[in-house]
Amino acid sequence: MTTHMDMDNPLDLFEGLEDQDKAAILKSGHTVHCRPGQPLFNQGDPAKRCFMVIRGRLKLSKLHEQGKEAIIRYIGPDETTAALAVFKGRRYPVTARAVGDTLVVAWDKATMDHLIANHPALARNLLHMTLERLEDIQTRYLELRTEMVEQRIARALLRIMQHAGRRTDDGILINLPLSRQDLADYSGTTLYTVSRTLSAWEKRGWVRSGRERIVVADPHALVLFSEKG
Amino acid sequence: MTTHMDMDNPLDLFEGLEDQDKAAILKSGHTVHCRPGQPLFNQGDPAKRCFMVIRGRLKLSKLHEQGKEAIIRYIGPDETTAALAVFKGRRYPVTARAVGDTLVVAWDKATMDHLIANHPALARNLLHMTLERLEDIQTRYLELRTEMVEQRIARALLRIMQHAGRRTDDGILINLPLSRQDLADYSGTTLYTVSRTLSAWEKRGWVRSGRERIVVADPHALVLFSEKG
DNA sequence: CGACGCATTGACAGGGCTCAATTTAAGTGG
DNA sequence: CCACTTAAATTGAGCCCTGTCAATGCGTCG
Repeated sequence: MTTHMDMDNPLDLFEGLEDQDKAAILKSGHTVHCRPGQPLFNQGDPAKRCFMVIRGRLKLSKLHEQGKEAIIRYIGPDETTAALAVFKGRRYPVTARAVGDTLVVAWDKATMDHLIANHPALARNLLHMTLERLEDIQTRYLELRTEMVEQRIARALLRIMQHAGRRTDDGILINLPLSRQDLADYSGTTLYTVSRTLSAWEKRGWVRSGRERIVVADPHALVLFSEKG
Repeated sequence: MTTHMDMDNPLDLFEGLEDQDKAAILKSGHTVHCRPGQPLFNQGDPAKRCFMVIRGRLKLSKLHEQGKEAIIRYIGPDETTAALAVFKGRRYPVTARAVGDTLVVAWDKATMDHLIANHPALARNLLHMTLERLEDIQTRYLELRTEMVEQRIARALLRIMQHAGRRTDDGILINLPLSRQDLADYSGTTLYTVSRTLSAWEKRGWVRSGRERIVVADPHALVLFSEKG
């Protein structure tokens, strides 16, 4: 795998801080345990706390009336969410739900203001992370407009793989419960099309998949396909 | 018109600064004049300068191979672009082209760093503007996924209207050269569909349109339509 | 073991893209 | 001011991708 270092910028909220500072900051928040599917916050609510994932994963999505859903991104260990909304005293622009069992640290606004005032690096990192996400969603916006469904599914799977993949003997396992519906919501299609597409890829030996479980057996083929159809 | 104050957050780069500071900052950059269609920077280039529009308008878009284009947003007077990319020493993630005759102020990275160091409000405003744009593109991403073409065209037209509309006797004039292709690139469809749609709306008396020129005669009807189809 | 939820597969239809042919309107230069 | 050029816009026809609906299969967990 070559794709790791360029996309998955390892910068997190604590980049450039001493370990002891990081430990103190973590201690200043309090931990929250989320069962699978449990919402942490809902879009439109006033943003009271921001979060960092310790273990597990959050799914950030935007909901449309009549139940359609677009997944904005997944938030894994050491990544934060809602930081900027809280800092700016906004409303949450998205909904966050736990995927599988998830442990997070939460800070309220007062604590956050205090932390940012005392650690200038935090503000800089916030800015950097936000820029990162802006560019990501802009790129996916273009792709949604431009590319065929199967290509988008391939890109979605590769993105999730880079974020949550784990090497195994069979290939790279997507290390989170990922249903056909989830992949559809992430790539902008329906669960039916995802199912058909995965079946086709399975016949070609590119992936092996089961219930909420996908293994990418041939990432290289998938990358080629995602780039030129 | 009611929609002006809630969407069009008037926060710009200089919010909270004294007029004299603003004048000094403007003087520290140098002005650039762009003819219609002229690119100011291209996506992928190293970000050397950031810009603020004085007069005219920039079109920010993302290009896909085989010539397809997605318009990310328009940048009007007093608005900035590329500030964050320059500050972070990134590459431009988008392409900027002048729409009509356009005058901008440009600052290079060294000047920017200096300005931000001396004016803390600038960094805060940057953060705020970026958050604004992140939420905008996320919303449009969801709409692109969820809504029918005509609804998206309506939303696109309304957004552009709020940004660049001018009251006239006939209704609200879109005060920039806006072709069917532009509107298509902004709403995620083709120029043919836009043309057909505008024709239909013209029959209903909602808009009047000509060559690169649109007047929204009945904004209220358009809003209703954009919200419930 | 039974039931619930996820996944698969087929059939079908329709929204909107593509392509092609005109029509209209804005410049441009003599 | 008019002929000419060029680019934008309009309109029609056809079709294909992909969403929708329905029925069935299957794996997991209580």
